[in-house]
Amino acid sequence: MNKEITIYDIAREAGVSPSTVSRVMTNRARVSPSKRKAVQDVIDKYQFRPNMMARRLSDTRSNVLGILVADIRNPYYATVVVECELAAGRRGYSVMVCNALGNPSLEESNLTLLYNHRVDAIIQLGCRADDAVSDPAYVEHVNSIANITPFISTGKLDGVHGYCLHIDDASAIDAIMEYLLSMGHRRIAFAGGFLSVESTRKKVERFIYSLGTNQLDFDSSLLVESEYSVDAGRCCAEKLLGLPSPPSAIVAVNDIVALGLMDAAMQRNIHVPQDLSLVGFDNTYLAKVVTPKLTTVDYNYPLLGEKLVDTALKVLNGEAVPEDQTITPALIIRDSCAFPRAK
Amino acid sequence: MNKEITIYDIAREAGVSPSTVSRVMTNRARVSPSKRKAVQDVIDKYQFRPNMMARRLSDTRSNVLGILVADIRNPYYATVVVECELAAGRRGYSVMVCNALGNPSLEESNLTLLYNHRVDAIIQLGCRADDAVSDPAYVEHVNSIANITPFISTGKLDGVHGYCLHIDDASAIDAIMEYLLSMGHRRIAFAGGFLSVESTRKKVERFIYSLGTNQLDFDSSLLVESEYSVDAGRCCAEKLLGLPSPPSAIVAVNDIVALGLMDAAMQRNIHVPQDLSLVGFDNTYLAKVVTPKLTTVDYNYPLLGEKLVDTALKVLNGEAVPEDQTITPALIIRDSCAFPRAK
DNA sequence: CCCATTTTTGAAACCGATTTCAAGCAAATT
DNA sequence: AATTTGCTTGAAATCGGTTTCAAAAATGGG
Repeated sequence: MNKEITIYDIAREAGVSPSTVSRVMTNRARVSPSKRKAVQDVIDKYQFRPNMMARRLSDTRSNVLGILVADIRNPYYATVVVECELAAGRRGYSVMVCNALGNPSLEESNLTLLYNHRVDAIIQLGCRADDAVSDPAYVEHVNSIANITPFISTGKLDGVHGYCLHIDDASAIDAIMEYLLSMGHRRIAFAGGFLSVESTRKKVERFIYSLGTNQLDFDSSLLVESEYSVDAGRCCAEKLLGLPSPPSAIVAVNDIVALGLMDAAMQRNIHVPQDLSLVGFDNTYLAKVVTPKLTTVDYNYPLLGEKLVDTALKVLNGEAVPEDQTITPALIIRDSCAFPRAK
Repeated sequence: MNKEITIYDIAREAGVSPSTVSRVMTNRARVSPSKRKAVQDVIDKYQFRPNMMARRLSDTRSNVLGILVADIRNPYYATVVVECELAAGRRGYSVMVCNALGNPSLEESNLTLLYNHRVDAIIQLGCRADDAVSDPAYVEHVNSIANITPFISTGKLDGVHGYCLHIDDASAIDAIMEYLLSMGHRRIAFAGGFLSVESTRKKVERFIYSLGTNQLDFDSSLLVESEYSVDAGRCCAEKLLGLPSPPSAIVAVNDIVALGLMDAAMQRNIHVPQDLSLVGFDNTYLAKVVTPKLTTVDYNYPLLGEKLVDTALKVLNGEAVPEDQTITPALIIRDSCAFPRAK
């Protein structure tokens, strides 16, 4: 492999100093037209590309945003990541993505990796999907980075000193409950997710609260925790549909779990929506792919990506940003809910 | 924001030289136990994390692999990326992911970004999803990077000097055709994808060839190009199912397109598999989520990720690797194919 | 106990950029 | 023509690590 071409090589060949080459590259200072052209010609000739590692040492910025995401295979996160990437691109920023994959140690090491690469800011999407929240060592680790690098997450971690874009799932739950209740559902279940995950806990809390405000009994057997996968959705279905008195409607923690529920219901010859109403979260493209099309909650992803990146860069530039912001989701009504069958 | 802690700060506080701190960090040279402990204590105390940019300047390795992927929202790519990430992790490598998003200029700039960050190798997954292949400037751009940095892709670009992990879709097509023909299908369509994309072209070429070896007519109206999305699948269905003599089976370029086909068929009250048999590619989790479950082609993703990373690192280390390797896929038979309805 | 050998250590150079500072030079002012 | 002003330019310092090299310290053998 060839030796790397450096700014010194360019300088020598163009008959100028490295400083001048740097000035041409960064365009941050005036250079006489004649030298500028001479330098540019040599740059073009060798397709010279400056070493970012070297640049970053003297420059204070890397123009790279780090994203630590729970699992990129989840279309929800994939969408958010892509929207962040687009939003970053519009501002001349690039993006470096790492996965946590539900593995706390991988999450920590990838967070460190992003920091070690001195990304300008870190966006964290739905990580520590287990009880790590209660681990002070974890919180300390995150803080040691969040204190130095702008840190934005969806969902607030107790004790972590960072910015947060809250998603107002409570209002989404309200809309769902109003919708289901107006159809006449009275036994409604909530399926999937772990209560240790903040976003899930918020949904469940509001769900229970809503039961109360609507004078419905709270039956803890209608609340099942699980992973965030299709198979986990199937497991939830096993538990819920096997109940002596099964629910007539299930709110799933996300579209993926809802798909598992739907599939398992089919297997048992329970028809959606005639026998069972189903609601998901995230409005992934999956929702439109299954039959019946899934009623779900949409988050306005372009806005979400825009806000995450915008906040990250504002914090970086020392502009004032509220520590907590909120995104309001919308219920998208499709075909997976119906009036419950008369008893 | 606090000033960065450096190796010099650690050295001063531990009462040693920066060299010694470096030796403790990298573990590449001997250090007496007493000094090692003194240094480690200070490192722990401050949670010191070395600046990778600085390290990379003197070290020749970054321990980071770059992945340029067509679209991370496609679960096929998401899976491959994650498998690469796992394989890389096992070897002490991290991964930096960028999206091309079907945008040639974004693809080029992200390729440059990865190079500028001096990743140790670049893995390219299904990019230049348009006619960029015929663009000499593009080829030259890729080559200028592939000549310096180990470059591995799935699918070979004409003129690009890099390593390639071929996916033997021809054998998959053979298996599919044998399967469909054995059921009695005679009008078989191929839907989705662009012929300018090498992997798609390979599939289509073998598809046509197989028609020939089996003495079937080649009807060009049974070949429709499209994007790689669910909606594109729906469009394909419009064209194919609206034909005077529609096909009894459709091979889709991937699962996503197959899902679109399935959905559109449902809309038209055409039942899969009774009225229409469907085969996908990629064996994404989507295949098991829809009803009927999709018959599709699996690639052994863990092996795929392993081979990509393994090849990348071998090239990097100057070990001999064949320029071209092959992965053999397997047909996964599920419920989306059946004997065609008698005329 | 002394000399040869091995191990540990720190000073200084280096990686490839940017940036400060002062010198050099041209144009403008008197 | 002499002096001031304003640009352009290059030398050198810097960023935060690693590595070479030689000195210093520790170890071992006779």
